[in-house]
Amino acid sequence: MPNKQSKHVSFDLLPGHYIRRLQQISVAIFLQETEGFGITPVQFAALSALKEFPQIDQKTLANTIGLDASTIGGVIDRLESRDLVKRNLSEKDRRVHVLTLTSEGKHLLEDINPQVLKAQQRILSPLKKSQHAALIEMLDTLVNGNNDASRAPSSIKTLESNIN
Amino acid sequence: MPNKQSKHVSFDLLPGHYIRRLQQISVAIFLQETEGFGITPVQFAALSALKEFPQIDQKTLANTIGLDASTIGGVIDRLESRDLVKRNLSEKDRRVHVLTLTSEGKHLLEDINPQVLKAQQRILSPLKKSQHAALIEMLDTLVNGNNDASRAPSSIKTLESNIN
DNA sequence: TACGAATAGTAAGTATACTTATTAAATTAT
DNA sequence: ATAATTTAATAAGTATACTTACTATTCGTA
Repeated sequence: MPNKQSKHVSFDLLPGHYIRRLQQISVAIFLQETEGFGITPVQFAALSALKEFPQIDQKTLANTIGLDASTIGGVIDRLESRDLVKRNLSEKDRRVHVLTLTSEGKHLLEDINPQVLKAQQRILSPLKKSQHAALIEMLDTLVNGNNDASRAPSSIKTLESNIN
Repeated sequence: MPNKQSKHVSFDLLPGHYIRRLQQISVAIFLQETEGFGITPVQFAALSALKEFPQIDQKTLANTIGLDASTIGGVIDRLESRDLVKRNLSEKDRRVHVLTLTSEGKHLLEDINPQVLKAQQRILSPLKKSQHAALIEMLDTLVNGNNDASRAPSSIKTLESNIN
């Protein structure tokens, strides 16, 4: 007969705690490896998404990288003030701000790319190489499986369609 | 011959992006399941650590739950204003603020526990039951293996010493 | 076509989470 | 024992990340 009484599990063994700690570590490593570029992980995601999907609006960008509509504004502010991104009013719909990657933005993406990859390798480095794919797949399952829980990107593409 | 040219990998397939998204989702699910308690994941971790290690100071608590010394102050402020925690000057060392869990704090921990466990289950629910342990172990490896990269808890205990 | 609903973006408020700088107290070294 | 160093906590500044509320514009419909 299973024990219905909910036992106290030490907080530091809960998935949520590991996830929070791993996010802190992931950001720290990203910032270390890309030092000098002055770019945050979110800003990198915004620039990358803008390269992949040029001329999208703020709302679409927010959905693409998994950000709240109210958060993306500040991110774009900071990128715009550094001339990495331009923000223009759409003529079709004057509510919409169309975003464009500047050539500075494009160059920064080129230059920072090796460092970003180095950071990703460093994050995974405590695992055996053979475990990397399994981890990524589980993370993908967790993120896409809990799509509804957060401001999830509407999953423009699936892992399978891109990994191959 | 391996390709030395660093290729551009789509940002949304990078571990860092998954980790950031998973942290957003994890927090959202925690807040949904514990709605009404008005407690954040970090506040829950602080209360839990204080229950496990009573009478510790802010610095030790920060290390235990993996927070910066400058971040813990605000967390304690909010818990103190709700009478969940008390902050007292140590008599041995007047720089130190000794923290105590109040009975309200203890009761809240008791009451919130089933909801926290439910949240953790929900986070993992997209995975097969058989994958849960593997994920936790990989997260543990990543967090502890990258100990130096962040304000890591000095790993008071290891996974092995507690899971059994 | 006018009016109510929906949408894009912003603003204000809260909560992590970091950095650097400062203050006060304790420890170490000379 | 005094000076220099270290340490605990706070403060100010920046950047996610959320909520709710608001403005402006567009869309749907009666």
